[in-house]
Amino acid sequence: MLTLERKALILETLNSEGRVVAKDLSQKLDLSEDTIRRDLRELAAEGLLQRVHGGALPASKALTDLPTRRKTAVSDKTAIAKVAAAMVKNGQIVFLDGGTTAVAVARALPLELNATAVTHSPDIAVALLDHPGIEIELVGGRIYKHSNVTVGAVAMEGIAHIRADIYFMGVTGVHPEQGLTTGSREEAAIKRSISRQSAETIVLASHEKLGAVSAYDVISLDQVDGIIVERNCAREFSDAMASKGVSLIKA
Amino acid sequence: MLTLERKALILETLNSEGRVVAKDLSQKLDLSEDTIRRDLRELAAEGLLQRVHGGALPASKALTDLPTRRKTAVSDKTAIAKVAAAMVKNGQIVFLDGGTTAVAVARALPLELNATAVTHSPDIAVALLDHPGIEIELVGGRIYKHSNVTVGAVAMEGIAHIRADIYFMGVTGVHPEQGLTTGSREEAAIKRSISRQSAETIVLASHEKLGAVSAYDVISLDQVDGIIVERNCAREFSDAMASKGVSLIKA
DNA sequence: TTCTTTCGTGCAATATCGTGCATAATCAAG
DNA sequence: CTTGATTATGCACGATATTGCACGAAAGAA
Repeated sequence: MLTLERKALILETLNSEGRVVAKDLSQKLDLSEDTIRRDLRELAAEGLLQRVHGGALPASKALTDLPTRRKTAVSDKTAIAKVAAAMVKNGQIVFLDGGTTAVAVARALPLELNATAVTHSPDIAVALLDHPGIEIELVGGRIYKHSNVTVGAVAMEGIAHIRADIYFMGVTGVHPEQGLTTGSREEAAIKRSISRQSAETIVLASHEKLGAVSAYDVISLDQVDGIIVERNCAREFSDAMASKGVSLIKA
Repeated sequence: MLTLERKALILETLNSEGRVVAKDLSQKLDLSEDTIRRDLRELAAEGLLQRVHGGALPASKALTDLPTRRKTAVSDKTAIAKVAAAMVKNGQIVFLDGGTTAVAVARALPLELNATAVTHSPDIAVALLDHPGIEIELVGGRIYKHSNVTVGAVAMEGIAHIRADIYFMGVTGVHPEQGLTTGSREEAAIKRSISRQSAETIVLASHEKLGAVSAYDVISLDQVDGIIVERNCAREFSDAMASKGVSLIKA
């Protein structure tokens, strides 16, 4: 990767996300943090951004309000996203669900990765657009507006013709007794279908999902191959899941 | 291989990929890196590209001005978009293809309208998300990243099962003699297919498209039912089209 | 406070660059 | 066809740029 290209990417990220973190950039670009820091220092010297401890902020202060709010919502999930992204290997076909956590996974995929991403979420497709090594396959169908994913017979049929290596599933509730649940019948059906077509099913469960139960069953706990939770996951929940034979992956 | 030919190839690669790397070029062309570097130096001396350590970038400035360009481009198209949006009646099925003009149409649809929008562009789907009365149907397939629309066999099949009342088609070139053209073979095929499935085909042509010709034919002028152009459309172009029996709709 | 993370600088290893020069290819005129 | 001139190409080598690591300083968090 060319230096100027990298700097342009940093500025672009800064524009779209409102801030950049040195460590994240070094992971994503597969470079040492020293190099990233050098870039940030040089960009700051040119007045193109404002250096802060840990990363950088836009040079102008005008736009900082909205992006920050949005960023905090997402940043809680970046730890889970990074662990998930690291599970994807070159050449694999990965299915990404809808939802903010899955978008975070999409953004966390290393730039040097070559893989195929299948998704029924337009948001995911857009998030992956400028990833050079990812081929994007979009599943068509009627858009379920509440979650912004495609559902219905057309989506089911589209999924039926795809086999993925790994599926990152987002759900509304993860409960030791009730299993995995979500808030819409159609989404539940889609998720079941995707899971059947995938060699591995990994659940992404940010803290507010733990112990929660929603209206519609998705699949039972013994059908998933892993659940990624935040590091500070409640001990009580962790033990309850362990007693069900489900081991959690802590981010 | 001739030197000039090689330089042309380098510039072409630079245009399509946004960058060139000296080592990659030397491997691809089976020449020493020295020769490539010489070429790059000479092209840089002519101002045709920007030399950087490791390769070269386009002569035009950084990517930072791209978002702004994109934004202004959209705002210029609102006049066309409003006229198009006003053509949609309650209960109709409308096909919107990719491109900034189509996004503008999506945004311009009256809030009280109830209709179904079919699209192969994730951008359009997202733009329509908070429109209460629009049912969104997304056509799946492989994402063609340059335009951010789905293409390929899957998309073609998805389109084959839908009949729309009206199709708003975006193109790269509208020419009195050459007809409608676009820059990618796959997109051209998709557009043809959509047009066949739609009762009416309306072309959205912002000023920079008028008189332009791109690489791939889409459909001939007598297959379209209307072309929406900006109000200040050149008289000369308007007359040339009229002599072909095509009447323009001025926004 | 103490501890952890991040920063900045110096330094060594590697990659890339530019120049000079020798060889090979191309071409025009005889 | 041959010859000489011009150009293109590859190689060598010193110069410069980039990167990662080490270590002490500084900033934040507990």
